[in-house]
Amino acid sequence: MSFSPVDEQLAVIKRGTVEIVPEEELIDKLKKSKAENKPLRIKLGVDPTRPDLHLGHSVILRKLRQFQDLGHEAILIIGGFTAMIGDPTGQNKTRPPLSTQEVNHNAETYITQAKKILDEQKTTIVDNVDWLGSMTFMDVVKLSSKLTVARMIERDDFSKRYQNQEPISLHEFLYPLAQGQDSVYLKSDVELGGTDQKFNLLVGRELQKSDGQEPQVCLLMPLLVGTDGTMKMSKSYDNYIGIDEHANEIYGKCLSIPDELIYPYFELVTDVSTNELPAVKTKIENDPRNAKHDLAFTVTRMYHGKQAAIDAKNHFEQTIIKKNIPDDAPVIAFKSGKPYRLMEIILDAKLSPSNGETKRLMKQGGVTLNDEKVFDPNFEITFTEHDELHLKVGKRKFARLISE
RNA sequence: GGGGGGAUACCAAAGUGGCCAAAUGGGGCAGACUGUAAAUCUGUUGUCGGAAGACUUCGCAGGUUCGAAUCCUGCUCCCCCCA
Repeated sequence: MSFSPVDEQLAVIKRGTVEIVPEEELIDKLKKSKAENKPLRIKLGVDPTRPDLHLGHSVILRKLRQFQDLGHEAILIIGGFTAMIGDPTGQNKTRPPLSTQEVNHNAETYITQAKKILDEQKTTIVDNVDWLGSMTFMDVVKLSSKLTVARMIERDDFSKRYQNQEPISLHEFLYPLAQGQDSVYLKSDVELGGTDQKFNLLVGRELQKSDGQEPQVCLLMPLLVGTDGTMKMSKSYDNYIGIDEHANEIYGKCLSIPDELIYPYFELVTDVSTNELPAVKTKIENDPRNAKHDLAFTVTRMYHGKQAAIDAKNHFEQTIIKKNIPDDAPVIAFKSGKPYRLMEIILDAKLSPSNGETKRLMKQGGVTLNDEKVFDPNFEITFTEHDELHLKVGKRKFARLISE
């Protein structure tokens, strides 16, 4: 395999990247790699704590994929061991440690999903239980002598928690050491991480240096802002777009992001080529509505294929813009000639979690039957034969009521 | 080991015997509007009930009282200070 010129590689690598520490070392490594025709070892460590991958995770996985496409070696570490410690980064709480079974199960689902982004053939997957798990207490003591307490508590997440009188468990200090040890073991050339991972990645450099290795370059990617437009994408903030979600959901959720996020999303989570990005930028300025639809289409296509993306687009236009009932709305059958209470129908069909909620929705005009708003909680329907009524509850819940 | 502080709904945070299903903010949801599930504005936000009302909820378990998120006892968990 022959590598692309260094400056071309660098352009791809720098797409969306926040910081490369230090950039000169990366250039040197790339030059050497090309000269010796030897791929760089790119490390990405993930903790299988939450098995559902979303676009936030995809940012870094895509970066790893880009390295693969450039001919480098991708090493995906499933942090079986570190998951049991729990990364304290950005946390305001100690993470609950996971059991081995949970970790194994999560790891499996994680890998399945990650393969949607990575080049499966070229990915080396390892589990750090294999080397961290066999370390002795003495090994750990020696390792921990390499970092000072002052160094640890100056970290934002720890100092904040400390100031807010929230607990910090001692084992959380060990996390960066464990992660750094991974780099030593794997002799990584580059480690990928989110900006919040800077500290952890730098520890890797230090440990490699003290082991006599050439230290890794740290490549930091931005944290993807979630659909709410303020916080980083995370399942716990419920502002995420999962890569396993239904095409309609992905499409719709992409449209719900604030306009400022359209470009960052294109840059960070789509496969739109780097030299097309300037054109995308222009389109966003001139026609944000359609640019956002392009984004939604592209992301949906990436995970579900072109046809599903076309369908999702149609679905969106039908249901949200034209407010029509979608074709795939659930169909519920009733007997004709007998009265049914609408509120019960809604509850049975799980279109609303409780009658209280249904009443609230009705009061606010959120329940419509054949485009007529229903305000009366006692509303009853008596079907005639071969009747079909279109029920809409809230913005996005539909049912087709038919009678026999 | 000693001393002090704290635990309230999805989250943050008021409330210190009845007016508390519990202020306020965030989030969520809905309506209007629109270029979209953007933005903005408005409304809404325990369960059951058509309603009146009933029931469950303020860390856990008991108790006092006509009546407790609020008082008492025990327990669990957390934080700080001193050693």
